[in-house]
Amino acid sequence: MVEYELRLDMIFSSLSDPIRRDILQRVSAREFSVGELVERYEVSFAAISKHLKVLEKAKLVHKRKEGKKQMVRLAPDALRSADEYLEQYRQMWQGRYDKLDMLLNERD
Amino acid sequence: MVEYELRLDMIFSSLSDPIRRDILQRVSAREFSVGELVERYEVSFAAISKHLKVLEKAKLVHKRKEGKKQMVRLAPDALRSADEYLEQYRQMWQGRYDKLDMLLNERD
DNA sequence: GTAACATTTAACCATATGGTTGAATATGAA
DNA sequence: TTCATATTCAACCATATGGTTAAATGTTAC
Repeated sequence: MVEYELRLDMIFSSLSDPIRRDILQRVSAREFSVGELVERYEVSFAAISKHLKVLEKAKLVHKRKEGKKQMVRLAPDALRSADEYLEQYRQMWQGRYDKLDMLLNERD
Repeated sequence: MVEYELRLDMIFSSLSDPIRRDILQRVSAREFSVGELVERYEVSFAAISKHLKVLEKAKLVHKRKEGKKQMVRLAPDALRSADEYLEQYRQMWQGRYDKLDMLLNERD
């Protein structure tokens, strides 16, 4: 359970940075090499390499060697834990709409 | 759009701390005074006060004065933006199951 | 007004984070 | 082997974070 908590720490902390969120979005569409990603931001190669290490540690992305390149893609279970965490709160703001639906349907 | 990004930064960063997640859980059930929350953790009053400021800035909780106490509750739209952010990825891991469903149903 | 309670603010500390540059490593090409 | 390419690692820097204690600020009760 502590491990699950740690995992959530890492996932949410990963998501708190705009560059990392942007990387996730890109690699969710297709594989990118580290260099390809670097081109898209105005920070150094090393900075992106660090961001990728953070994402990897949180298991949000996976890296695969291909020759001298490293290909990055969204990890299979990426973001699922975060979503499951939010699940518990989802009904809190959806509940309101359900009640509204009920009220509207009462007219029938 | 930059503002939305900043908001996400703050929300996810808020969620990356276990104490703050725990506070959210508590105040989602009912209102708590700051002091009541402090009792539940082994850190100082000031530390909890800081955590609450972080949560307030991210608009995840709301504080209301009641005499000399400050009552804390989950903010109305709390966590909704985070959930909407994850929405875009949800189909990526749900899609797989939909496809599996289709395959299974093809036997009919 | 003074005391007691509830909370915040200030000053400080250690560690983490996000960035840099430059050297080191690994792979493929010549 | 040597060169070029792709990436990481190391050292460093500034700022942020999460914690502390102690003083300051409301707010109610006497």
